[in-house]
Amino acid sequence: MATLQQLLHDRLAAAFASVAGEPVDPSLRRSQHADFQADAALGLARRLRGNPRQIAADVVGRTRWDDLCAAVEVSGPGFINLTLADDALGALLGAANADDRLGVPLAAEPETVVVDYSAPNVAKEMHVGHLRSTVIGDSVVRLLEWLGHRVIRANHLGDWGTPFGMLIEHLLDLGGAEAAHELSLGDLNTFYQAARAKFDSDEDFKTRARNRVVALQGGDEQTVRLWRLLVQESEKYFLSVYDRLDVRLTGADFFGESAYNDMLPQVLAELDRLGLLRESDGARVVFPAGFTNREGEPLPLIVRKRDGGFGYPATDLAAIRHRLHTLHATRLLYVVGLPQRQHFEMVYEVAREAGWLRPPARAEHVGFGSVLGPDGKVFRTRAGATVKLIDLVDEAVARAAALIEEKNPDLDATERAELARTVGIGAVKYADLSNDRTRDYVFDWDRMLSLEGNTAPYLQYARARIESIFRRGATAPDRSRRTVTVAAPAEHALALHLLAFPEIVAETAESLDLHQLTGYLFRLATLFTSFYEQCPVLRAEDDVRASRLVLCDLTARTLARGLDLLGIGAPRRM
RNA sequence: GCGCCCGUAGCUCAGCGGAUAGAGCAGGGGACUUCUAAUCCCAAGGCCGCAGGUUCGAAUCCUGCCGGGCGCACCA
Repeated sequence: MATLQQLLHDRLAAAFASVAGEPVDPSLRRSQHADFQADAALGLARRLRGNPRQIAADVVGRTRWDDLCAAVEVSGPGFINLTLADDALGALLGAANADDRLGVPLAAEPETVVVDYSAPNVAKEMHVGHLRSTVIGDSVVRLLEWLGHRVIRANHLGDWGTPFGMLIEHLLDLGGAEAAHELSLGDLNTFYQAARAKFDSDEDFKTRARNRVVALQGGDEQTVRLWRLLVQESEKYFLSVYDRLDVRLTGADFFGESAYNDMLPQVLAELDRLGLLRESDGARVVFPAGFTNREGEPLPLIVRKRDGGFGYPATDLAAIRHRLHTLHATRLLYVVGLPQRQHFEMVYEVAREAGWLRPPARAEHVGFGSVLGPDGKVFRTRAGATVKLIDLVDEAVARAAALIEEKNPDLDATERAELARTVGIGAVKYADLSNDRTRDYVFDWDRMLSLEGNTAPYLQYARARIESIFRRGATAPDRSRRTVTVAAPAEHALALHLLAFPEIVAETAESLDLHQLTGYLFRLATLFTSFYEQCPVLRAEDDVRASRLVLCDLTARTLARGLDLLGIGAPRRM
């Protein structure tokens, strides 16, 4: 099923090609002066040594338009303005109505995509820093899965490294039962900080911790058992947070750093065999091309530390190799904060130099900025501590509950509680996703939970109002209806926007800029409410009523689908 | 010092080669006996950090400044 934009594009491209004698990108875009505009005549004018207006006129005259457009005019210095015919919009809406996927095609060539995201650390609390990675990663996963790709969720759990010496010793000090209790309560900060404090102040403890790391790395049975306990309890806790956040990560998605331990020596050996490995200050490193340090000298990626241990660069190399060679992924996504950009660029470069990362496979750092508090600094509690992710979720739900109580006291307690969850969590996720990923954003409860403006509740409310129309009319959506009458300006504008959904989804899947999708949905909701104010649905008659019901249904489905791709629920009543 | 990101309306942000730069919030003015007013409509609000350059055309691309954030070998 061709999209509206494709139909226009193809026809314009053919007309331009026949005028220019070569392929031309018609440069088609939405316009303020008409529904669409094509700007290619301006750029073509010099090459053809012609007048841009004349070229545009030739293009327009070269093909028929009346089946798609109500008006096609040359305007200004040579823009081609296209106004869609209501009949054409109606027919396309009819096709979308009959399609479960709202006109969005499955990927022609499904890929295997690994999405690396969330990545909390064992025995450490999840905090706002994990919010963006988790929320953005979850949306990326939903989007790519819906498009038919094979998506592997890789939760790169921090479950290995030197801190485990002190954590295990602290666990022993506490006793297994008490430790498990503390951890299962999600009181990870207390646990970690207590261990840290002893490590810093108690020489004896420090020595035990160091020995314990050696025992762990050596595979000492008792130590490994204790380590597993820590990992298991933490995973349980993380899963409860994911559940509260309504995120799709499961226990099967934990791919901890330790999972790559056995591969590290192989990675080292292979890099050596490929001649990429260098000895530097006792460490075994690779110098990827194009990176320099403070002094302008080549910057190394340390594969094996001077002390013989492997650090996170080694793990990342093992992971990228595994994802390419064993999982056969062609798209590797790393949803990790922007400060780690250079590190990942270095890992990718090494992977390219080693011949592991080759087209069509590519790796993308899906970087993101920080969450800031009202003061413009990194978001913290008033006391200056990092904000626990679970506390954030709880507060969002509590605030949403208060709001719902105030706005709609008629709902019964059960529905209200469920709604508070959907609205509260949706607000937090949407506030995150609606900002440009690469920029910092200011966390503001009042704004994200407002029913006005570009917020989740506003979109959810639009959806709920539509459902209310069907309830009030005691009628169900007619998905078999293939023709829709479009007449009023508000209907025309809404129709045009509904038909742009496939393009937006495709662009978002490519750029992974989720705010493109949120912007689209917000615009859809405003166009709908405008239509809602101007065009009575249930009181209209026959064909108009039926057509408007299809517009309502398509809008509701698009909103619900779009929100679902963002990991946000769309209640039928609120 | 080098590298990456960012300076757009009072505030929070879109736009990243095309016509008069758009939203939302806040502030101003209107609209509810009518499908959820948790809404809508109207008006107002801008040396797009500064200076050059490329282009038929620059907020958008290039260069240089100014201002802010982050990163730059054995913590992840």
